[in-house]
Amino acid sequence: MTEKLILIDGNSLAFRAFYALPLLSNRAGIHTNAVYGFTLLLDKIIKDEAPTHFLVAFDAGKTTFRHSTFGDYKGGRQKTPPELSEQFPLIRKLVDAYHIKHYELDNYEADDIIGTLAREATEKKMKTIIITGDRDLTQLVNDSVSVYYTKKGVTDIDHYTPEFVREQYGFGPEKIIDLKGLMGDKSDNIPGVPGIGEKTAVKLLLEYGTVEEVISHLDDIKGKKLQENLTTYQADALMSKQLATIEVHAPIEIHLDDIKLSAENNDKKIELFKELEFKQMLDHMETAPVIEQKALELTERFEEISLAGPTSLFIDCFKDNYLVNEILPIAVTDGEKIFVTSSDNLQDSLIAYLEGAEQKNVFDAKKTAVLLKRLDVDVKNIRFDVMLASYLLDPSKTIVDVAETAALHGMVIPNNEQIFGKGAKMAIPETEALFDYFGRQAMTIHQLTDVMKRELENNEQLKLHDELELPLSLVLAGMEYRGITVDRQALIEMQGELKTRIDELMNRIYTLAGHEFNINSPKQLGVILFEELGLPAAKKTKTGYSTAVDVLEGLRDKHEIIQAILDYRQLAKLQSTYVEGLQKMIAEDGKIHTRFNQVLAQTGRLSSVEPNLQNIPIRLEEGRKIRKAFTASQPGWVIFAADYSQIELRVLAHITEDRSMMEAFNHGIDIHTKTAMEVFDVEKDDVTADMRRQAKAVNFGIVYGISDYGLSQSLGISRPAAARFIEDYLTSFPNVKQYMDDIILEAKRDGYVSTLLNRRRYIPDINARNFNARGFAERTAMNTPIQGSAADIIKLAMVNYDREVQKTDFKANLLLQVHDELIFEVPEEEIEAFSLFVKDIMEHALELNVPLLVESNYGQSWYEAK
DNA sequence: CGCTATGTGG
DNA sequence: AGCAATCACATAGCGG
Repeated sequence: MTEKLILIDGNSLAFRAFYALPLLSNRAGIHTNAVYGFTLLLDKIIKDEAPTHFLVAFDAGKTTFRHSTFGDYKGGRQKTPPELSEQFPLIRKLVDAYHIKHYELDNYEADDIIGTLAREATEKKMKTIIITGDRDLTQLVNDSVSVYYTKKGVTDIDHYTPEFVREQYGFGPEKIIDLKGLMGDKSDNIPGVPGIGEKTAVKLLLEYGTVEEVISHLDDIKGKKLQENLTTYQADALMSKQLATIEVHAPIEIHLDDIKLSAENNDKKIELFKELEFKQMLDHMETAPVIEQKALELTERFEEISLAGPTSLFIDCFKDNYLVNEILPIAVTDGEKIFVTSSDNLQDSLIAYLEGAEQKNVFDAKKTAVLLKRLDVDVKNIRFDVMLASYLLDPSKTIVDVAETAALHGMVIPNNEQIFGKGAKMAIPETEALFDYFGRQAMTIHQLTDVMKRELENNEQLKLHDELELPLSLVLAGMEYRGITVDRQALIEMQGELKTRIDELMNRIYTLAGHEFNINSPKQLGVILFEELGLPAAKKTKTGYSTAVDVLEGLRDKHEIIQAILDYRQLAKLQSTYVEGLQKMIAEDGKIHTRFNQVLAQTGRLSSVEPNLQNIPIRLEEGRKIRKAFTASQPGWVIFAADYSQIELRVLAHITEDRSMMEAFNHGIDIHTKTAMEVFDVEKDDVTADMRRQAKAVNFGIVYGISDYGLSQSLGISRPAAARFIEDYLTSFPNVKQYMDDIILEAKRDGYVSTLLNRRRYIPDINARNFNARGFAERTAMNTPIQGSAADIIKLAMVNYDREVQKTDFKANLLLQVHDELIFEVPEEEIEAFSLFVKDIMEHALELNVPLLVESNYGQSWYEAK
């Protein structure tokens, strides 16, 4: 392994961390923000750089050898605030807890310790990274030493390499001391030469090379004042250079061999984090114990696998789409031995196991169930899904593969990309490597299961896994596998009609523009509109003019071409994304099989891919017609859609117990009208259509967590006006205001917010100094319990539906979920009973303080089910 | 292949 | 002062 040394300037980074974070303190009243920032930094460095050697250097005391050269060295510095001073012992304790050495030396600064060790490392050609907040250390940069400077905050970092320095100044790092000699350094009270700043100093050094050379060419210097100053202050320049020079032969008593990092336990860290009340750090630590990897013991005889206890199962396919792609082997383990077999011609004993009562752990139950269905196996008794567990523990951890999830627990195993390659070069490896890989996957799942189950238990999320997400994944597997019938002929007809209209619009646009161009290129369109036609450009994007809808709408009256472009855009979108796009997705069975991603959306919602069937047009009639192509799979059956009415706002009413909001739902009053009544303080009959429209937009904002800016955009009003709206809203619904305040405090206290069924979302930015980041975090904290609880409820309804429908004679099939609605296909003769059945299940999935209301419709196609 | 701009839904 | 502004997915354009 290549060795890598990290040297940290402890004092400088403590200052940085202190000023970068708000003043936090623990219950004992000790301030902790600098310690916290330091922790974030250490974690980041260890994760990003994987060092083998590590030292944190501190300044020893007030005076150093530099003070004997210049008594006023570092004079005029502000006193360290006591809130920071009290944190230094804790920072040393923190460094100890990470099992990292720290060091200080009387009469020397941290810089000199760092310089000396960097020199030792350079001599051994050891790669070295110095991390600091002060620019002083740039002089130490060379081919094996880089200096990282923290920019804003603690973990935003600039990398200084020799090339980088040369790019900045035109000369290498060795001349930084000359630079300081001439220009001085305000923060260290190094005088330099009066009248010389960075610009002049760089110019002089580019010409003469060093301070000494500049002094020996005083007569050649152009500029009278400059020459005069250099002559008068030449001694100061030389002294300043000396002061700025870092000592690389300090008499340190700690050397490279003493600062090796070794794998140690986390006990001291946990203890300290408890004392400091770093809850989020603790969460991450305690939920992420390191797991030792088990050896691979592959067997060719399934009989050797013990089926008495829990087993783990891994099956996968080549590439993402498990509904169609080639199925790869299956691996089963009991935690000791591993059996791997090709998935064609499964032996009877294996099938019996898969369909039997044996308890199985998996990574991605949905994919597992679908792949096995394709092999004609009806898998039973999956009891744990490591992938779902990972998502529930922390939805922000992107789920890639088993390896990535295992890495969260310190296990390093080959990942998908290493085995299969990526992009066009993807390939299935030869059998032995493939079997080994599958064996490792199964064993890793087995090892992760115990740990992650305990983590879920600690979070009180085991029920959420066992009774909601895991059963749901099997319901979704059924939906994906079944698919929804799509009438290709209907799409072809639309395609022809659209083509004619698009061609007409295209020609009209060319005529109005005076020549042909690519209307689909925002770049070309921008040139036409804002240069050739001279229309006023309202908004810019990073790359040029914005031609987005809201911009074009503002120009509608300015030129005929605008309406034509808007119409063209609308139809072109329908044509390419839906009419043509959907046709490409129709499988041989005449159906579209979307896949639902159950572990992506941070709120707990599902998403849908290849194709996305959760964004089929509905708002505009033109687009809505696409839905005519979605039909039932057999004659005499219909499409039946059941949707929750205002589920998010009902959840909000439930959580806040706001009187007037609950009253609206309890008495069936239209919620937007009710909102308008409260916000505008008018009687029901005095609510105008426009007042209701505005109230609706505010409710929309509440549900989706948009900002005042977002609301101002959707209402076409000014931002202050939008902010006032939100304020009025919160005054009208005091409990909502109370909830919003409370949930932000909760996020600050716990580091996360929760839904009704204990789904979690961590809100790391809730204490951010950056206004935007914090604002966004706050809206996330407010919005996630609302949207997430709504997601919980419909998921619960799906699981309950699936369980209950099996006890009935209904032949209906659940086809799709679109966030607040479920789409079924149902034999016409059972519609009436089925409708009541579904309504009952959905409305009583969870009992709230307000009733849940489900509305439903049915018809020949999804279009008619409105 | 990856980024940008755009637009669809809830 | 200026930044950025709900999220997930898909398409087309465009440059490397």
